[in-house]
Amino acid sequence: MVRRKRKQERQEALLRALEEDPLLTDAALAARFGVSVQTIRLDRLQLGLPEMRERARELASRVQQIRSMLIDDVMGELLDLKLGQSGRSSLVADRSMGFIDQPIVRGHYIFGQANSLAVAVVDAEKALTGSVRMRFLQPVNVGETIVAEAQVVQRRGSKWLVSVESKVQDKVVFRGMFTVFSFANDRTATKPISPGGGQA
Amino acid sequence: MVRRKRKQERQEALLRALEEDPLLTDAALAARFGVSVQTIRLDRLQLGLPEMRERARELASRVQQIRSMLIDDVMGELLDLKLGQSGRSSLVADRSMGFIDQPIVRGHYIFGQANSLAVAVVDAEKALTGSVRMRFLQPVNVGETIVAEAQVVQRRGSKWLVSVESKVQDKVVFRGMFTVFSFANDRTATKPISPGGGQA
DNA sequence: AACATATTAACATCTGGTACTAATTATACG
DNA sequence: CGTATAATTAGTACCAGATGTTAATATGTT
Repeated sequence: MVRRKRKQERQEALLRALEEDPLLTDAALAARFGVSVQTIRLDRLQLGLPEMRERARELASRVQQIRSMLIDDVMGELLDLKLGQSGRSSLVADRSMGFIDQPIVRGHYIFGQANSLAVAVVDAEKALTGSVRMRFLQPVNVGETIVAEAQVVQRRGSKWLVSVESKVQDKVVFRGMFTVFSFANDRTATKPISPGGGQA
Repeated sequence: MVRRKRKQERQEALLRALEEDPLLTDAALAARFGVSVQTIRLDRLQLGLPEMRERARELASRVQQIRSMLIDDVMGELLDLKLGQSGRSSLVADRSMGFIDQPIVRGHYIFGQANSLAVAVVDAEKALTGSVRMRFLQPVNVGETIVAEAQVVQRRGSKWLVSVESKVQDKVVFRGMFTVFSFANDRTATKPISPGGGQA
């Protein structure tokens, strides 16, 4: 039964192929592996793989989750905001924010939350981060909730100094000092764009 | 022609419904709006909306882009890497990395690229960022390609100092100094986990 | 040769559509 | 009021990409 080997190989290749491109039809797969469509059907049956349209549907429903994650959760949920003074946000670290091989959250998510919050507390329509000094004090595990707290410590015209401290429970995991530049609709004072360029 | 209003209202509602759930079939929509399936077809025709299966396919192909963005592109493409010495990576800023209302790239993508690179150049199986001092010098626009260059400037046991400079064309947009702590398989030296905790 | 496994073929059926034609039902307006 | 026009519904033929079932045909093993 040499054929058994071929079949097994093909089925393994099939899994890899669909992982790479889940939108392949049975006909396309049949052509790729040089077998009949029926054979592919049997393979999918044995492997418990759903048909192409279901695979598309599964992915499609996932995109909605991801989209909302990208828009909202990267910066976390705003718990409290006193414009020009202070703010608080929470971020639930999900698997996708961790490394592939270990459940520790990537730093730029923690930074992203803190940075977004620092920019948000600045009382202006638009603001960009100039410089940052920060420390990652403790690793954060996937599944934990990070609460960031921002305080405006100083303001000179369009240049703001904002400190941010992030905690998981009572454990401080991140501390940073952000220099943020505001411009456009400043609401209280006005001054053109400031030195240092910037990036929110 | 009062009916014109009803039709228009229904078509607006239809757009909203599909935005909320793009996987609704014509039959489901017909039931929801109390009209025949044919009417829904005409509506889609007039509004230029594709059929459900295409909507699913569009979303599904987007998920792959997003997934690869999350895994690979957040850190950019590695152009060059001399372990323990230097590295270079490029990142194409896409729309999703910008603010909703303006085509300027969010800072944490720029930071994420630099941070990932700083961690990558450290000659260890695992490494976490301890502290960072950095400046965002110029805004980066969506569509631009950011090239980050990292240099190890110092090493004391498991504590590394890595400088990163990111450019768009010849314009320096970001500069940062990263303190990175390595642990596990250190390849050259060995030392237990260091002070300062950390987070990659 | 006998038998098991793998593969292919043939056919009916389903879903969610497209494309087109025809008939029916409002609605507005002179 | 009738009638032109718009909107809706119905009917038919067709398609892609499947499913499920049964049967025929390799291919391999003992």
